[in-house]
Amino acid sequence: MTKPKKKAAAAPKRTRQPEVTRRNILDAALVDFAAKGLAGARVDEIAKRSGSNKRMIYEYFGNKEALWLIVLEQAYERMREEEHAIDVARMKPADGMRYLLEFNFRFCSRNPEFIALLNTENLHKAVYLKDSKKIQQLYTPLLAVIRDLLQRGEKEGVFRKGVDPVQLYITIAALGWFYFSNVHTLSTIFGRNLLDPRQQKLRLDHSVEVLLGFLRP
Amino acid sequence: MTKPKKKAAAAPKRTRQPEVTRRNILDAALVDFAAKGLAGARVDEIAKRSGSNKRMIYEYFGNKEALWLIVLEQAYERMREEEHAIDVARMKPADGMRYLLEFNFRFCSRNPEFIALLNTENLHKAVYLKDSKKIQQLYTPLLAVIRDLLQRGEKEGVFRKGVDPVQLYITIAALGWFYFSNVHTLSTIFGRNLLDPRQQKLRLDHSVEVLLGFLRP
Amino acid sequence: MTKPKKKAAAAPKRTRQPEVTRRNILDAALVDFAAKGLAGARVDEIAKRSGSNKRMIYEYFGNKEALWLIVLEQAYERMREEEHAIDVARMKPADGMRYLLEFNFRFCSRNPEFIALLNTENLHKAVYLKDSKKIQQLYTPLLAVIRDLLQRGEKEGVFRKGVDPVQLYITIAALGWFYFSNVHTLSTIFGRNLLDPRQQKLRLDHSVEVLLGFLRP
Amino acid sequence: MTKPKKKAAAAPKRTRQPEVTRRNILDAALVDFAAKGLAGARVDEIAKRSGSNKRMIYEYFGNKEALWLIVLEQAYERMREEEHAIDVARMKPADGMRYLLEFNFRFCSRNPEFIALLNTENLHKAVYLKDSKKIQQLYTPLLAVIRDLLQRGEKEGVFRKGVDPVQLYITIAALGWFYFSNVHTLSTIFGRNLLDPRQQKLRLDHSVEVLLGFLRP
DNA sequence: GATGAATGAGTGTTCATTCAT
DNA sequence: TATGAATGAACACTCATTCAT
Repeated sequence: MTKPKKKAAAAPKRTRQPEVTRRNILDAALVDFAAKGLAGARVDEIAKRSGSNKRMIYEYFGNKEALWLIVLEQAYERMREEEHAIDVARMKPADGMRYLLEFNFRFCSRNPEFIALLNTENLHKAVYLKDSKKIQQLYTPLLAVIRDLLQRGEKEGVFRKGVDPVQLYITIAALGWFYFSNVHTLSTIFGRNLLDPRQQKLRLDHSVEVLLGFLRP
Repeated sequence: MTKPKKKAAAAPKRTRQPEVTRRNILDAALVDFAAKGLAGARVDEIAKRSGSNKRMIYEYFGNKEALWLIVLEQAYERMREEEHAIDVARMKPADGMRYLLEFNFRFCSRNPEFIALLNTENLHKAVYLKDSKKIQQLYTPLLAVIRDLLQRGEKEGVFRKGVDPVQLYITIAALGWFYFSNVHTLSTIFGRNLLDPRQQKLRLDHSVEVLLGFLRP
Repeated sequence: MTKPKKKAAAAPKRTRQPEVTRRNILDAALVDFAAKGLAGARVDEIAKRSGSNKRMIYEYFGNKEALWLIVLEQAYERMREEEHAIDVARMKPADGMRYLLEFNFRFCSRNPEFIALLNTENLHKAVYLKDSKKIQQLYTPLLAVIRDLLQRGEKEGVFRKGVDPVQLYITIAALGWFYFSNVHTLSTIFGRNLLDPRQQKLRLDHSVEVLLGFLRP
Repeated sequence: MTKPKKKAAAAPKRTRQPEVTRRNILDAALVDFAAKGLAGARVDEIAKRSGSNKRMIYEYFGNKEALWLIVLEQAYERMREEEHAIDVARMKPADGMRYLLEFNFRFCSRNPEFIALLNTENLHKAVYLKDSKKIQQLYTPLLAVIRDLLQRGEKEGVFRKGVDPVQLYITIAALGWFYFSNVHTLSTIFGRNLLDPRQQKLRLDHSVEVLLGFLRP
């Protein structure tokens, strides 16, 4: 008759799996930060969602803002990983450009948390990102790809000359990003649900036309 | 003459000018909401910044969220007013398009609060804007202008055919918006200050080229 | 064309009838104090209900607590006036007793605000009432009536001897008061609506029986 | 060793005893609710009096109104427990009745908080009590006892017939309750301190006489 | 490593009261 | 006399963070 207190037979929750706990916290934090922003997210809720407890958050990450930075960095890394999967080098220039645009567009569509995260970080003037050491080199490979496509396109006479790769990168990103970043206000204003797949298709087709139409010699 | 106990020399602040007080609160709220978002802004700080006091905020606006909506609506209205200032209808099609793009670009540049506001509202899935009655018709005149420019451009043979006005509006907005919306993260990543006027000039020139390059027949 | 400002043709609300305004405030205050107690009632709501404005409350009564005292005094006075209407002196002793009990019972039934007011004042240990100068003499006439009835009843041999008039007064009051004072908790506990007229009839009949049954020699 | 910045010598209060903390909060709440009512009591003061802090009140009870209900329920339960302490079933009918009356009278005398609580709850029309699940059955045993006493008294020929147990319970309660519930206003009006033990004795004796005098056949 | 109780500084909101017109 | 804008202290409630076990 050893006094059973509560839930004697329940699975002992003390997992003692640091990595799992850490991972769960990060996943939960991504959800809440993306949904509510840095100021709006609650440590309590993140702890509950993670299945762990608040103390662990402070054990592993120090405080809320530090957790924010890690979540942000991981989101960037994940995007970079997906981006690396692309092999544009062997495509024809126009196909490569179209592919980059589509990739960006679809990434925005599938990863609204990423957009929410970055918008919030920009609200804070990127003060957290500036402390990050890993971010800076993230865009280098992508820029190299664009530069290569532009050069080949010029040589083949299918692209106009004198296009700046950085500006073009920003344009490619902008065409998809703005749509998804502002999808709720735009949907409200225009009175249609822009998240509807058909609406997305229209937008993507138009974006491709803009990009390739511009690049014509 | 044992006079008042507290703040003997305090400025006699009781201005008794409802409209001024209201205006001051809205101005202060715009600043704080833009800087910190809805969740991050503090009613206390807004009150202090407005030169009035918290009670007045609740007297005039009801609560923080209602204040947010009014600030948001006013920001939209202000943009629309500025936009209307010039008569695009009489311009040549290409000039008109360039003007719309430039206006949008410069408005984003000069009104970072507007961007912050809309990004935050999108974080909240536009739930506040959906309650607004004035917003929907705000964009109707702008779309009419774009439609008119497109038609005239087609007729004159300087624009391609079959361009959708709504998509084009989104593209015009996107080219400037994304740059300023993400200016802090982009500056961090690319290692240059994109708010620098020369950088802005580069971006604007490129954007105009993209727009007009795309519109060529 | 004398600048009309707002509601030019609206009836000029400025009644300039001090007594009416005062009366309205007191009526409104009675309602709110009885419904919410002293702490729960809101000066704002009283002002609105009175059709006047907050400033007038302070003009006429000084502050919330002073208003409370006046409302309380007026409630007592009103009860006293009703009580004076009774002419028990010529009734037979038993009829007189029954009449007093019924009067008290019905007064409690018809004036729940009075009960609410007194209970709240007792919560405050009657600190406000102690400051009142008019209250003390209120019960003298009633006690005289009871004393007279008791004496006549004894002489006629229909009442027992040695009954203390003050105790009997308290008993008479208690039989009706407790029922109505606790009517909501009692209704909840006993699962029946004690405010129902039939239930009130049962209670009154029982109370009369208790009183007269006790007074039997 | 630059150690803690604040409160170096503060007592290490973190007792970490949930049940004790909970108990302390309830005790403190009883005091303040009874003294000031629901609207008048302050969460801050309850927290301070409890030796704990505000956060714990919300952790354990949710909000002020939920705390109110628990305090109310516990007061009811405590009364019932005391009442059960003596076995009335074996007493002679008259002794049993006298005991019930005396118990109620003394309970009111010793527990003015209970009276204050119930009066406040009645001010709120018992909306909180209605949500309670435990209250209804609290009075069943008491009514059974009264019914039993009445029947035995009738059989033995010492009580009158046809007395309703519920009405009699209300009468028993009323005789003591009204006196203590209105003790402050009555003391003010009659100009004597009714809390004085001698005055209480007079009242109790009279009440017993009323009850038993009425019950005579 | 893990848990959940404990804390104090806030955070949105409301209140009684006063002042300018 | 009457109005309603203005004020600051308070109020119920919440939060990020820390401590005891």
